[in-house]
Amino acid sequence: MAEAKYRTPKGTNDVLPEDHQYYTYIKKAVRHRCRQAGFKRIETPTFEKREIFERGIGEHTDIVEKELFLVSSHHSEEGSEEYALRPELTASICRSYIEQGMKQLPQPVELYSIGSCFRHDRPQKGRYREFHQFDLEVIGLTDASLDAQIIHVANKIFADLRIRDRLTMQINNVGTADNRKEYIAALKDFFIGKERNLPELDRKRLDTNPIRLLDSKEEDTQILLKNAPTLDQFIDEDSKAYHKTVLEYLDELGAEYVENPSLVRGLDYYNQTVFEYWDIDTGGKNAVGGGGRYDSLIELLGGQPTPGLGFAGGMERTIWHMKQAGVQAPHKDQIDIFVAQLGPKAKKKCLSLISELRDQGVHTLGALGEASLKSQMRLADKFGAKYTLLLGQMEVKTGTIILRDMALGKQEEIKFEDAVKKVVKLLGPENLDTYTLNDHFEEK
RNA sequence: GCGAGAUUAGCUCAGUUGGUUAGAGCGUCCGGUUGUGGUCCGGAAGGUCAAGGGUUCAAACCCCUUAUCUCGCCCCA
Repeated sequence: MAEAKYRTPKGTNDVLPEDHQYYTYIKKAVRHRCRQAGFKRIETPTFEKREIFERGIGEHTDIVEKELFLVSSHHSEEGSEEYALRPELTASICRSYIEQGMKQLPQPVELYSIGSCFRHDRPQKGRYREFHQFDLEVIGLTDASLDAQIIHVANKIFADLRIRDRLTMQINNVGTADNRKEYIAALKDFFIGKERNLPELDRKRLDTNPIRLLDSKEEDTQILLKNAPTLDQFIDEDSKAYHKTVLEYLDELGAEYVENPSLVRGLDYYNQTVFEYWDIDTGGKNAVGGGGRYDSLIELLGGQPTPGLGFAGGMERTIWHMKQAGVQAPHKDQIDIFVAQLGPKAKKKCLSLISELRDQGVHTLGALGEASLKSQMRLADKFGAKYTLLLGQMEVKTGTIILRDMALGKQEEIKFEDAVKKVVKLLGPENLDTYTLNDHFEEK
């Protein structure tokens, strides 16, 4: 600590090898389920014109009002801070849909993306200034079956990661923008003359984001709300029918959900279906994922009116749940062979031996320093090598090498030329880490 | 952005009512007679006690400021 002059910026973390395995595993699960469902991967810039977020997400949302990471391009004297680091992925993908003319593609366009997002918030557990999301978008078509399907894919991903049973999927329909406008007006009317009974925080909310009062934790507010108009009363028949159909489709798919009439989301662009994945114990705090329909977003960003639907999951929060559930992320970082060496001639021969082993797909590590054999063996043990190949001056002379089984503690002397073949056979070809053309093209 | 609590070795933590050279376990490195790991034994390295200022003869310990982390609030991934 004292040595460390620099640290990670506030709210950011180094992802060390151990944790990185979780990220890789989650990405794998996401890719797998997305490909099955016909989604294609997209990557957009990490920053965009700030208006894209301001208009898309909503100027009076917390995300925009106080959490946007503005990028100041101080090299140009004017127009600095015209960009912002993305606080989520949806707005960027919609921008891309418009810019790249994806309306020419068969609709709906189904895309997924994995990447880091940024929010200038006070850090806490599961809340960081740089965090990672996996994100699915279905753009260009409205149909209740699409809503059900994207939820189903999200369910599958969480199930694959073995945390689905730690979560509940809360679902609601928030109607159309007009529905909500009317409702907000009615809600404000209702509270006229009652402001004095509201806690200060909620009095503010009445101005800025009245719909948020619904899930206020203040007891006084909740008592007042008992007689207040509910969103439900303002949702039009079409939306209600749509919601009913979504639920029917979810039932058909065997997807579990919890109907939550007070679920609203913090981003302005949502309409109709909204859903969130909550911790089964702690509820709405630190949602692991969420999404919904955004039929006006593309138009807001300057495109033709085009419906859309999305889901985003938080990687760090997913990892937290995996750890809580005791889920291990499998990895392929194990060391198969450790090569120990004594003497300059042996060392030289080891270089090509190591290289050859690696080319054959054997995870090989060598101690090429001048350490004692004891130290080298200790290293082999610490790295968990299955076998150690030992080449000393005597073996160089006789053209042999010692092969030691670390678990059994037994060793034998074999011909140097046979070493690679022998090791490959012992490990079994199915355990070798070789490239095939398919793997080569696989995204990382 | 608001409120509260923390910060001592790479990690997890001791450190008495302020009193000489700051402690443990784990980890790391090196050894325990010729070239062999895990266990065991021995040794070493590693700290301006988060940073800066103040009080005091004397500060890891008391006070102030800042930074970071954690927990609430707000909000969300």
